[in-house]
Amino acid sequence: MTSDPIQTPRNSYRHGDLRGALLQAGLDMAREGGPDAVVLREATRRAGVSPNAAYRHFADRQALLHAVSNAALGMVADRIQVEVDAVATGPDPRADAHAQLRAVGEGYIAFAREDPGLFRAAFSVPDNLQNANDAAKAGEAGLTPFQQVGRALDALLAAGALTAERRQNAEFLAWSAVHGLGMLVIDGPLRGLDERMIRSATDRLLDMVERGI
Amino acid sequence: MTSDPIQTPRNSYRHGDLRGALLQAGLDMAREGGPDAVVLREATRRAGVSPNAAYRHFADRQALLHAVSNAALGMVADRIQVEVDAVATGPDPRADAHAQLRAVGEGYIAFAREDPGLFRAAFSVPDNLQNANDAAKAGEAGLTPFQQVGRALDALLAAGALTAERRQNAEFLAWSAVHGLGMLVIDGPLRGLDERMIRSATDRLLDMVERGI
DNA sequence: CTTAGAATGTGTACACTGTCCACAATGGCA
DNA sequence: TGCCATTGTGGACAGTGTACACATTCTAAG
Repeated sequence: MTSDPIQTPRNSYRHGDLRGALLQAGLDMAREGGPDAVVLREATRRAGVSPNAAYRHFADRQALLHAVSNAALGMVADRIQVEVDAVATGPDPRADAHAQLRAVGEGYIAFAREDPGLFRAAFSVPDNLQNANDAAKAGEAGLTPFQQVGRALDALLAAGALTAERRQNAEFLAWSAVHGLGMLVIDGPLRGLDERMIRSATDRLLDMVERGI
Repeated sequence: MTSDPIQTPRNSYRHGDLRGALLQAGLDMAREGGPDAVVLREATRRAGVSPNAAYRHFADRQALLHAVSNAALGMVADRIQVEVDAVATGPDPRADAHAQLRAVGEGYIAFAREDPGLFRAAFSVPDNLQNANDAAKAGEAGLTPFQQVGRALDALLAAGALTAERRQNAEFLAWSAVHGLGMLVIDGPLRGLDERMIRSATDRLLDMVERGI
């Protein structure tokens, strides 16, 4: 397969939105091959532009990868939001809060399974707590995945399902569990397990989080 | 720093143990730069041999990386074993079993923190359940990390601290939690947290596993 | 002990990558 | 209108993985 989307040859010297085009190309490449597959030159090729043009918008390959990572995290947030929004709220705020936290986990794992390449790309760039709430990593709702977990935990606290002490830094625990499962499912020992096994593992993992947080 | 270990220029045409030398070089590179830093040509350079010589021992770069990954997993196993062996056994087999499981987690996290590059390399190669017990991934005690978790869980079962039903596939849960924490600590949002924070997160995570498994 | 052939290492070559530098086209603003 | 900051181009270089043909050495069969 050649690298040729329908891409009109561009009639003006300027591209118009090269940065966006490169990012999109990067996302496409990451989707099919993970972080290692995002290649600067190939991105410029897909954008119909010379290799060096990329350097007007990204300091280097790593910077492009970083942008891809951020965008992918935004997609994770969107996928999570789908699950969260689908939660039917009932009369019991406690149950609602639990369901919300589970939904976050479900969305996270769903994204990892549906788009393993993007998932790996999302976490291929070293990060830290300061940047975890960077708006560039947010989904359409304006929240980063990390913040979504936080919201769900806040809801648990508000519903009285969690003491203030346990609430403290609980995102680390929930996040670790779900992130670990995601990694193991896409290219760890759990890879290739059938749907049923993975569903079961996910359910039990979320049980563990609920019970153990 | 140039790439020049004391490496005698080798007087015979044959190397003697080129495969081993390449693997060692790969491990060295992985240690300082993670999986992406393991470069075929550089490995041959360090072994004092021409680039193509590597192909007599590894099908391609990926094969070398795979070998590095396996060896690194063996080191994880060794690090875990140190913690497990350090557990003082008491009169209560139940408490002992719990302590053993915690030790596995502690060792895992310790390795990730002490050797993040090797840790990342260890999990950079797609794997699956069939291979999780491959002897090539085992440490000196002959167990792979995955098997070590299994042993600890078996001990919990034997001590009556876990029902047979809960024991089933419990490695997935424990592994996910610990693996996730490891990843987040070395280059996720938890990166750069101070010693105390990480200790606390580890302790609470292991609490969660004990309680929630 | 010789010698054929299997193992192992070398040399040359190619396509591809990231990135640097000097130059060209363009668009907006004084 | 004309200047100049922005954005894209062209050419170049070092470094990478890997293929192919060739050289050296070890080993085992006669």
